[in-house]
Amino acid sequence: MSEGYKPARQRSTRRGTLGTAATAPVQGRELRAQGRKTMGRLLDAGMRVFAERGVHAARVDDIVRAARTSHGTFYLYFPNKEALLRALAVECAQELDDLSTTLGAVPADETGYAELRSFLDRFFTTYRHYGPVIRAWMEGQVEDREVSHMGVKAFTDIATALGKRMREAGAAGDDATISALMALLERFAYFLVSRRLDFDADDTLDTVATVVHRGFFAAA
Amino acid sequence: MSEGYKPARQRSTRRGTLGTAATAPVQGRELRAQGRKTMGRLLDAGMRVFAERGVHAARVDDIVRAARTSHGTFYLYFPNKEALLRALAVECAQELDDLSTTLGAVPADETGYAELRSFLDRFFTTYRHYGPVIRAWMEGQVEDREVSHMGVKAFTDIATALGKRMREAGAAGDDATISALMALLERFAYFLVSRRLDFDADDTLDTVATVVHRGFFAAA
Amino acid sequence: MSEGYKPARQRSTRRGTLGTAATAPVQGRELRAQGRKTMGRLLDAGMRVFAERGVHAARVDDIVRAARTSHGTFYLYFPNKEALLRALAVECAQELDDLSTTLGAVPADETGYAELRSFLDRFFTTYRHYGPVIRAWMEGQVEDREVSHMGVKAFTDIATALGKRMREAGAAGDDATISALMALLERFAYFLVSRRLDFDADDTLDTVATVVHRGFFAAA
Amino acid sequence: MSEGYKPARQRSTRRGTLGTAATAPVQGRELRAQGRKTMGRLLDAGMRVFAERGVHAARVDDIVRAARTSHGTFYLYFPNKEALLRALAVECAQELDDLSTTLGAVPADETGYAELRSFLDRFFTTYRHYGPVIRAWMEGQVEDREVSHMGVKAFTDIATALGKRMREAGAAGDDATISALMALLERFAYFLVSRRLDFDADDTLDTVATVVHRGFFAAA
DNA sequence: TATGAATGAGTGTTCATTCAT
DNA sequence: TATGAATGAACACTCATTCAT
Repeated sequence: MSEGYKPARQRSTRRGTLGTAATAPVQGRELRAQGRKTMGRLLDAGMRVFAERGVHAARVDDIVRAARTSHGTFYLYFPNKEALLRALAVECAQELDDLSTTLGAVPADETGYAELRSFLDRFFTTYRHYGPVIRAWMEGQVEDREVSHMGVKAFTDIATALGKRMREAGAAGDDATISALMALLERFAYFLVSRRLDFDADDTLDTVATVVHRGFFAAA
Repeated sequence: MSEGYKPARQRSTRRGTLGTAATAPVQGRELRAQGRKTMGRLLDAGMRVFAERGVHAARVDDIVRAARTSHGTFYLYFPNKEALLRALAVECAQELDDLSTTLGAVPADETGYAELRSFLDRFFTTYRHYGPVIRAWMEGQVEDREVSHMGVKAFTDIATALGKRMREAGAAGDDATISALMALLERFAYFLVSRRLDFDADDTLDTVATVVHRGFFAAA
Repeated sequence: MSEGYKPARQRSTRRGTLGTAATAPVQGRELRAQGRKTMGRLLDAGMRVFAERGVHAARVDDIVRAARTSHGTFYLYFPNKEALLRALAVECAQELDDLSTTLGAVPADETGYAELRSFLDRFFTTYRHYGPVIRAWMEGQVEDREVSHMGVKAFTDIATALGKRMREAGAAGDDATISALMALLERFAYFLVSRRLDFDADDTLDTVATVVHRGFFAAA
Repeated sequence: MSEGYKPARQRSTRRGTLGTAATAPVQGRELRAQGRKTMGRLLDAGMRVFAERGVHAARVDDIVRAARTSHGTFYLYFPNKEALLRALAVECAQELDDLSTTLGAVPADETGYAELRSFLDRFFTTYRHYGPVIRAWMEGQVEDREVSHMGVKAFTDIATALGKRMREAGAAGDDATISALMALLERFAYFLVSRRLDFDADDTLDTVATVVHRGFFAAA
């Protein structure tokens, strides 16, 4: 695991795109260089503050302080606090959607193990970046209908991909099993990221991959 | 699994004890019959409101309304909102401590499966009652040092018990594995209780027990 | 004009009734003596501040200061600022409805003049008390649908009563004429109350009554 | 009444003058062609937005959007929002001053009626264009001393002209009577313009002229 | 023991005005 | 001359906690 769960480097490609398209500022006006920079600062600051304080406890004041800007500026880019979460959720959902397509077959042998391990690595990496958003989804803290639905869809997609690979491998792959796996993945990622656990990253990944491979993908 | 995850009946024995001892009202004075009744109503109301709204979103107003009493009365029994959570946490921690002692050996055969299944049943039942408290612990929503620590201890005890039985069964039972199992159990219980999943209870229990037995307790 | 446009004495009868019935506090809970007193203070303060600053420019802060209470208390009695206006509007609408029933026949002779004069006196007195509410209606500053409608109804009732008496007296009493009269009455009352004019009250009333009698009630 | 209360065509002559003289931009410098054009756009936009939203509720943002320019530009031409109102008030006051000189004698016969009717027509036309400014004056929404005074003067001039003609016609023409007439005119114009009334324009004018002629200009 | 009432610090949001380019 | 961006004071409203009876 060369990359591990270290803070994801800014995938500026995505931000660059979504910052102007999916999450355009209030009146839908176009942003120039400076504006895009500020919006980026706000999105990053939002992610950081959400991570530290949690989505619910995060204060607009915390966010603008973290972004080294003012209240007024915040509302220049987002109509309200929820909208910032929404913007981040859009990014995250896209990332998870991409992720769900990357899972190859997971046979019982070593190659299956490797495939799974690599997938888990990617999942944890995404979680390290978008953890607060994913948690908000999981913990039912998202009021916004649309945003909530995006979360359901993103997770359903991953669950579907995992289920398909389970059944290919001869395992049951029923809904309850898949849910249990999703539960394990999401919460374990949270443990890792919140540093409740401070295991060696590579070893931990080995262990989890082993357990999941054996418990969820073994033929009935 | 005759009982399933249905609402646990009030284990009033515990409440009676804790109401006067561990979570004595503000002035530390002994409670008479009426006082004990009011305190019970507040604890029950707290649990209900925490379950409905979540610990964070729960308002003192919601709680006193649910307990059919007044703000003034609430603060006669608890110095602040946190203290109510603490009182419930004490109950919950005790319940989980009890639980951790009930796990027998989990061999690879059918008897191990049965033991595990029965343990999971008990765990989910406890979760159905104390879910909000456990979630508050897990989701890092507990500010209070002491309360937070109680959660850690309760979960460590269960983890230790599980780890011991894993190693007895010849499995690795290392910390990462145990954490993954705890993650699975807690979050899956949350899914169940919050009705994000609506599977048949018995079947679900079978499935999870199977997965866990195979994935976590199998000899290396 | 014995009574004149002096500050209306508190018609506490009405307040007593409406304070608890039509304009019940937030959760609809019953008010005790102290609560009713506070609500009364808020309603009076609201009226005063609306009069001084205008409905739009009135700050909750001004109102609670005038009522010698706190922000929190205000929101204990009204869900928002608009609701205070609504409560006052209910009172005012009732007063105007009553007023509209008190206009007797207005023949061409002295008795008609006296009837009209007495009605105008009552109208100006009401305006002195509820001026801000009436202005808010007239100046289209009321966002609330329902409140706005109450204003329309109250004024339509008065207009209808006036029109009926005009036609009885042999005057046209068409809609445009009635509207012109309502315009005159409302704005002139505003002039009087806002002390843009500082005429002798009795003389002024004589003059207006004469003009209206001659201009609007004379046979075609 | 050939013209009625339809939107007044831009009397650009006036605008041209005032744009450079009375309401010079912040720095007091002369405006070139482009500058005059921008200022004109701002004045027109101001009038439009004031009419739509009301002076109080009008936002600088609305105005610059309507003028298809930017915040920065606005403050290049006006030191603050109030100054825009002031500039419009200067135009309006001039218009009303002109108006006050156009009222000829109003005898009791048909010619007096015609004179009055024609004057009312002109007044309502002016109101259609400058209604928001006049309302701001009337409703005491103007903070600025000087602007407020301009309003008083403009209305006093008209009132004086009306009073003079009343007395010539043998009517009392005292201050209270004149005020009542001004009240009627202003508010009725507002009703008309704000489309609270939607009468046929010509008929309405006939009616009001009749009422006013009979009520205010008849010999005592 | 109980309660309705009161409080005020804290939070999200708006908008006139200023700044940098 | 023009503009997009930034600012922060002001305001409505919430809610844990305290008070008076």
